[in-house]
Amino acid sequence: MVYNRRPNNDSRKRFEFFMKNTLQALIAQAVEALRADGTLPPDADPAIQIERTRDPSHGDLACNVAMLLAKPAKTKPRDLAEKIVAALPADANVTRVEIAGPGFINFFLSQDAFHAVIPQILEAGEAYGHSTVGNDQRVQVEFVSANPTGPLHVGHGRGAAYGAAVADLLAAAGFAVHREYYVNDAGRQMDILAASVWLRYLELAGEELAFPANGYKGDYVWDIAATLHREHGDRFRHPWATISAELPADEPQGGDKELYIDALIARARDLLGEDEYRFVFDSGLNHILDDIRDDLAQFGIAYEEWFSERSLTESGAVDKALQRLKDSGHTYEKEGALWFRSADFGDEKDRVLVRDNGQTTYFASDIAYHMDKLERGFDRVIDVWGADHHGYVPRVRAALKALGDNPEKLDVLLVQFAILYRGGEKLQMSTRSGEFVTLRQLRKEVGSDAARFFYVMRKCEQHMDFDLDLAKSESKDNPIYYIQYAHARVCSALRKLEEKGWQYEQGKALQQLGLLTTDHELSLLTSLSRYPEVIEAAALAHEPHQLCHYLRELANDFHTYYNEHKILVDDAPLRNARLALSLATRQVIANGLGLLGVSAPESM
RNA sequence: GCGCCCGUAGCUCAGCUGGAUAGAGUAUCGGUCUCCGACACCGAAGGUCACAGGUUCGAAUCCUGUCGGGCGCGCCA
Repeated sequence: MVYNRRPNNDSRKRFEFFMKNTLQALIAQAVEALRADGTLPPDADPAIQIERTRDPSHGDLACNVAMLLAKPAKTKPRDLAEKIVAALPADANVTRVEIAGPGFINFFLSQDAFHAVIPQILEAGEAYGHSTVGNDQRVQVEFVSANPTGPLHVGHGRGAAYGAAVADLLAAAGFAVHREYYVNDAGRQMDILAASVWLRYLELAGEELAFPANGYKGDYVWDIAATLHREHGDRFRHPWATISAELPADEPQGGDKELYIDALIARARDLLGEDEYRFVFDSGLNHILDDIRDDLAQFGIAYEEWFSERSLTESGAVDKALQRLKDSGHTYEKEGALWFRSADFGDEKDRVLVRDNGQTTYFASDIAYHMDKLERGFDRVIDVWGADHHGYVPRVRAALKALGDNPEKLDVLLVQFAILYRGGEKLQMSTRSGEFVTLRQLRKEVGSDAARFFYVMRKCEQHMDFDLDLAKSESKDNPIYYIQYAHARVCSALRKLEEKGWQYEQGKALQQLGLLTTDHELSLLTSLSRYPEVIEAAALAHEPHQLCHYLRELANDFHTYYNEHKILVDDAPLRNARLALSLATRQVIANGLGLLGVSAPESM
């Protein structure tokens, strides 16, 4: 991905729509003048906001400063607006200033002010829309982090698409982004996977046995077991009679499936020995992790780091975190377990760090992990979690507080599940039965582009209906198709240009931008100039859906324009100007889709 | 029961740190190809912003309460 490549510092900032800054400066001068003559009190120093108007009759840009200052000035907003306008210095790009509504100051801009965006885009290329607001702050974005106990399913897919888009947006906004996957390669769930693999292996080796109720029953477990059996024969084989001797009853026999699987794991460790057990364990872990890596890579997602939970135990980081909590007096022992006084730091209740059997909990590792993140010097840490984990947020914050770290550095972004629909019917999904729609299956069905786009089209905390038929459809109903088609249309026009034996001459084209005067052209130019603002807003708010909506609107502006005006006209200067506008549009669409991990095809 | 998230057009969703007449898409109805890909464009119609109060120049947006939906409340991860 190209989005970590940063353009030159000196060339970045100016891609923002310069008129906003210009008007801000003009208003500031006017306010200063009114302070000097006593119209405004000396301490009047408002945040001057310039916003884009929704209605063209309100001009191009508007300022609400008169309404903000009306009270301190003890003047009616409209009267104050008049005085501000009277004190406003002239500017060549501003053709008209009006006062409207409750006291808005509306600015009408010259066409030249809009044309300027074309050379900006064409010169900046892939970097158009990048900014420096992030100021090279180091941000770590942790996302997906699914347990490697099975393939990624469609729930993980949304977190993947969302996390990747947020990371890429932040990079474009000038943050130094570190993408990370936290690999839960320790803990009970992984032991259950290891036991499941081992039992399937034993079945392949010829043992007749009862598979545990709580084991992983997916077909991929058979695959792992088959590899193990093929490569190692009977190396890990033990008679089922020996294994099952004196184990507690499993659920179907009226026992507790949790107790049973734990006893089975203990038996496996005992019979295999720690090294051989670890071998079986790792064969499962590595197989699934490879699958996840491959799956995400094909989904266009790359990480800077895959962080191992086990490494936290092995490096002593977990012990260190526990020791710090103990030393600071935030723990106590009860019923043989070590508890953290998280309720003292905003959590609902206290939490266990070390179980009475001596094992540390997942929470203990997670404290160590977050401590490690902050020790690595990140200015901000973002966790993307499934919304069903929201109850977990207060305890992690509590731990950071107790450790004396700043919990404000942590943002937890919760992603709701997506519900898939096909043929108007809701697809049932259940991880329990081992029958679920995997991310792989989804990608295969609708393609990576549509999946990436659909996943981030909605606000992350919004429940989402994912319409598979729509994602596959090849028409304007499908937003991804619609946007990509706008890009392809420009490419098509360029091919046509070549067929006609004409050439696009950019140097000349940029001299002819004054010929772009129609409403459609100006509105397209306005949309193009908004792009950097959209990227900045979407990045800071962690809301890629803003970019999705923008791209659809931009595509609409282009299609409308394209339908209404011929690009490849005989008049060469006009043709060049229109091609320049089209190429700028193509660039912005490609940039925007790129940030979302979606391709921009030249034809489709 | 407690906590978090959500409630905007028939449906799926936007609505920028409170700002001007609440917007798109889709569905419905009606237009547009001798012309760069109609894989497209245009128009019409469609809303008590769940409900009730409050804050102020101004509230879909902020606060409180009620109703409705989702999720979470393990010595699981």
